[in-house]
Amino acid sequence: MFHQIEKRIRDAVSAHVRARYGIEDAEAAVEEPRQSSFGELAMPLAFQLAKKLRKAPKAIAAELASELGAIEGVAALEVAGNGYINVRLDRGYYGRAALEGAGEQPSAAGGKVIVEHTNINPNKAAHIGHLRNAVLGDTFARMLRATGRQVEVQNYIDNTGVQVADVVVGFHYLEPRSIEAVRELASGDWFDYLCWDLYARVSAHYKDHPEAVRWRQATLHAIEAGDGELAELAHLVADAIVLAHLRTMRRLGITYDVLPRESEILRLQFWATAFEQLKERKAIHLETEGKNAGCWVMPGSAYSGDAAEDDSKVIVRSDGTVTYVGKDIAYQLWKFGLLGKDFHYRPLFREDNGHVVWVSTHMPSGEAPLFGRGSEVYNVIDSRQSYLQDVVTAGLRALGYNEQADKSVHFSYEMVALSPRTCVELGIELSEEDRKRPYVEVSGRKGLGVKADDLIDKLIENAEVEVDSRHPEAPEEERARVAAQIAVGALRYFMLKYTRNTVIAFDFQEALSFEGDTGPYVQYAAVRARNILRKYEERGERLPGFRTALDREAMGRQLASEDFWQLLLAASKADTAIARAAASGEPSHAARYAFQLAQAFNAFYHDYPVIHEQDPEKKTFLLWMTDYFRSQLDRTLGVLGMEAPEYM
RNA sequence: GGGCGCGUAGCUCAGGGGAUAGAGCAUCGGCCUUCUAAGCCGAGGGUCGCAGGUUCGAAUCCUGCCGCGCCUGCCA
Repeated sequence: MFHQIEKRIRDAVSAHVRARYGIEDAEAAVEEPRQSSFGELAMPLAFQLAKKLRKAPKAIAAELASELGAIEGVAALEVAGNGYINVRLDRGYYGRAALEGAGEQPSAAGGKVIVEHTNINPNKAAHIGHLRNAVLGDTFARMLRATGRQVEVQNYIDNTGVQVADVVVGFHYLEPRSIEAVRELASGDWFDYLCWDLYARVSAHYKDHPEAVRWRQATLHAIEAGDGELAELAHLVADAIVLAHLRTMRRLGITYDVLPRESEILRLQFWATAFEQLKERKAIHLETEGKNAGCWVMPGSAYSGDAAEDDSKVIVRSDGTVTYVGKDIAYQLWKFGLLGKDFHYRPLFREDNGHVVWVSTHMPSGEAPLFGRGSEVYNVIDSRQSYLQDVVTAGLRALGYNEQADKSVHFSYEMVALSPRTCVELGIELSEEDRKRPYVEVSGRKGLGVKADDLIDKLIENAEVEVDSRHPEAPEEERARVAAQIAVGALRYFMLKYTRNTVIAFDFQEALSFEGDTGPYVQYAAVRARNILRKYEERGERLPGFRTALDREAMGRQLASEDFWQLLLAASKADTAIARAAASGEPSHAARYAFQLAQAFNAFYHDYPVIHEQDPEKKTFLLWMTDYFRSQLDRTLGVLGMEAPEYM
């Protein structure tokens, strides 16, 4: 809605500048003034032209404003300040366009976008750091879909790595337990929690008994060979934990299209194929001396502008095994359809809405959708891995795939740490200097951190207290559902409100808050809007036909009110806000928009009792505004993966 | 040492060439007989780390410095 008129103005202005001054490349920048009294749009164009035309900005602005002519939907152009041109929209026209939902169809341009996120090591329960990853990735995917893109969500499962091996070591050597005993545990509800503790115990054991690392070696070899009890144990553990993670994420409305697994990357020899390509193009070479003698390495110059001479990344170890980065290069090639190989797939399970989550296999097993072959790839991975992501992209470049390298985006974000206060609450001992820091890094290895399910449970518990006190008469099942929706809203919003490169110092008090800049605040505004409409209908009245009752003139009359106009304007910007957030890759922008829109509505709600309005035209208009706001906020909430509860 | 990021109100964070620097929390003071107060209104609170530079204009861009974090593995 908003961006269409914005574009119309920009086009008209650049055409005029071209014709009038013969300036071709004039970027008719259109901004939103910081003060609403300046109008809806502002153009600092005159400042840009001042030098070229050797004229005062103010004079140019006056000239432009008077000569520009009529633009559909624009009521007036005004010169302000030292040379701004402020645009005032035709409110009646704009309101009517919003009512008719003019041209809301997103254009489905470009090929498939692959978004990879979550990627949790399948050896223990998910924690809050993983939540940030999954919520960011899921929201970004929703944003892209909302702008018309085709999106495939992948969740890479490293089921053959050291972390899984360590848990296997725990079960097999430390405890020790039989496969049957572990299978029994794995079918229980708390397996991921159990492994969380076991993993911490194994890590601690290594520290006190360095020789125990040979257990890990034996396990890794067994996993790689793919047979024997240790390998079976590894699969058992990883498969069960993956299901636990998917269950956790589904609580937050997060799901996936396909789970490519490392075991298939090995089994189907993805690496061998990539290795041949890399050797052939001389992207990597066998080091003959120095600390990396016997390894295949990528020279530092490939992935870093000013790397030191001896700075290079080992891709294949001297024992012939491939590092994670190597496998990741193969995987990245596959995502673009450049590897010349594919996985086989089987359905892992079908969700309630019919959506099927697929997982890779090494054997053909019937029909499956076409996965991979993306034209853009976003890897949602925390910023600590930027070095490795650079190496992966450099791998593509070295193979001559510059276009795909350009389309490989490390969608990075900063870590989730713990506030000192929360550490104390969790009983984590802090050193003298840690206490002074704003945050403390979590350590999965030590078993320190906040488990995702614990946090969700706690949020639900808190929401239930509130819901129960407000709606004691409602059925329990319903109250539970509402509490869960509020909890999810609070959690997702909390993970989204920070910009990606802000370290979140996780604090229980802040995360559990339902007031102010929080998810429930936004949900509450949506609930209030729906309450008005519901109450209205409960009185036996039917909503008027807005299309006939509110013509352009009526819109113009009502929107003369600055309050109404500002709310309408804010609500109409939903698509613009989502599109901008998607384009800048910053989900926090969408969250911020939702919050600001909710703020605007809450003020409106307080000042204008809709149902009690006496003037018929105004009442119809207020009802429409309420309905319009609700639909625009619902849309935004959908993109954020939040639901508006039936009541709050 | 090198790379990336950060430094804005008491706290947590937005803003990232443009008009009078914003929000939430906290503090203080108001508003529930009205469509639910998870709300609304108001007040106080700022050397935008420091110093230079670029220009009509710098919190924003550049350089240097100071402080903090992450990365810099034949772990992932």
